Amino acid sequence: MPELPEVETVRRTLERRLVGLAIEDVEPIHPQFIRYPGADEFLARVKGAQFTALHRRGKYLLIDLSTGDRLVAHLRMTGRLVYSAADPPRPTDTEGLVPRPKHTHLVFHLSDGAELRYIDQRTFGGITLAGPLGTPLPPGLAGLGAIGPEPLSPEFTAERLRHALRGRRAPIKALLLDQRLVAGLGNIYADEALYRARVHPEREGGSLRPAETDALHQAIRAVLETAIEVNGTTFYSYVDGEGNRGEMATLLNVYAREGEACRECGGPIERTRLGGRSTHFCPVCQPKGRRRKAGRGATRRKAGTV
DNA sequence: AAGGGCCCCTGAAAGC
DNA sequence: TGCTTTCAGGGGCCCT
Repeated sequence: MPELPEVETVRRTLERRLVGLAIEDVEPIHPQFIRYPGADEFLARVKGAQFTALHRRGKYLLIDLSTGDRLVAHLRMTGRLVYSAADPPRPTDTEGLVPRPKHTHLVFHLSDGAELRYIDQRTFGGITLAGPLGTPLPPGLAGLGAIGPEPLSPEFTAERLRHALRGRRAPIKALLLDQRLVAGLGNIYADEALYRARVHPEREGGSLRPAETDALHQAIRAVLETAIEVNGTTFYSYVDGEGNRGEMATLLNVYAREGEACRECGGPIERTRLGGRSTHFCPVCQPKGRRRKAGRGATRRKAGTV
């Protein structure tokens, strides 16, 4: 489940391998992973092109080619893009075939003799060929066109987040997964950010007070920065562009820690289902209602703060 | 417009 | 023990 930190790690690792190399040929083992255009046109347009730069937008990886075209990859759940030496053929193989990981769908043969492989077990991801920046996006990339601010850029401010949440009645967890609101968060880092901000995932987005929105804004950035530093989270299949795992899994506070002790209060982490996604949180550190002392005489809320 | 549910898919794990 | 069912989830799409 590559989210922003994982895609950023793939971008960095592939950037140092690919820039300057050319695509000599493409082996469309399962051509349907070329999402657009058809395999023939795709091959014709990318053959001979050089990689010039790699960018990331949310969870999209954008690879600039010397022709002006761009390869747009989305890894979805289990996609991998891995630069790999072309292993020598095994004795039992038919001539020309090389051993490759299961679920290898596309192979780019590179000018240095290595391969760029697109591997995807659950097959949700794929690669699209897009024209230069400013030209219309090909079908299937509508999400890229409508994507929200990069959370680690100056454009993503607490003020902007507060504005985006205003009046929204959906649970904050569901809103964080909406890529139009902020780009790059998936199930893991949405849960982690909410925990860090001490906000219950079921809270209505519009009910967050300014201090909570500020905390959430900070938490989103901090969680993503930490995850990038350790090359992302590997649970099952994620690896970077050089085949290496990320080290964030052991640093997670709530995700995949149902029943384990909260690192803050020691109570058990709970899991619920929200917006079709499993959601992990600490009911003590992320109280759903306002934190109030028991008793009748509790401080009255100032008018206008609701 | 906003919100919620479904769907695509494979393999591991849980259930019977 | 072995078969069947459930679950994992990104994001497009559709319905209300």
